[in-house]
Amino acid sequence: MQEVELRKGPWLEDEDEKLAAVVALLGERRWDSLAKASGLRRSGKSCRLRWMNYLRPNLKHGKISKEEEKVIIELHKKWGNKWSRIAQRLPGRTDNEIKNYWRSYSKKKAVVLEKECLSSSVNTPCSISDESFLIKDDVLGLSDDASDALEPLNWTRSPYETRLSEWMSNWPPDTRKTDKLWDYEVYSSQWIFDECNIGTWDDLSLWDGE
DNA sequence: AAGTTTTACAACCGCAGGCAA
DNA sequence: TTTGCCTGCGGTTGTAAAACT
Repeated sequence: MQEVELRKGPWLEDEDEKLAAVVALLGERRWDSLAKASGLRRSGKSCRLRWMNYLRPNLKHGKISKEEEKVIIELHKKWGNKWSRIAQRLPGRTDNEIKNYWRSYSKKKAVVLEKECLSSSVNTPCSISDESFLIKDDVLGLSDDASDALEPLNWTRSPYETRLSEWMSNWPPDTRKTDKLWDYEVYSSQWIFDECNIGTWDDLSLWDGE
């Protein structure tokens, strides 16, 4: 029998609707079977990803808040690139979202930090004290077993509603940096934190102008 | 105003682990 | 014990939109 060629690329609205309907019917499992049953020319893997990262109820879209930012930074320092684990601590956020956030924002801020550190290194470089900026484990929900999960918040809006209202109303401020002299890849954020003895991004009040 | 560069994020890919047959 | 399928994870890519020159 001839294999149906699978579609790739961005999802269409009617595909989303079909997928949501089939997931409601069959549940979040057996994605290959589910993909076939839906009539979508998508792989099970693609269906799962679309559902988990975009269509799933209770997902929070839009800008990462200051509090979420703090949690991401602290947990990344603890666990490294364990995005799914970090995502468990941020109800409504997906691992993909956090991963993307880290990549874009950390690089951007690393550049700013690097400049600040170098420019002030003659005297007392980035002399921000340490512990007062660190988030305590109990705040992060890390009191004992790191594997315990937080209860998700009750987000009741539909994915489309959430996306349109939150996402569009929360466009990030202009934080663009275009200085090509700095090599984004070389100066990782962790290196900056370590070198400057800084707890979190907030320490430098970089976003106060928002 | 047009062309170029950068950013943000959705989506894909490959791999590893779990599990049932 | 082995094998194959399914799922989840982390890295990477593609691209539309925004910002810049």
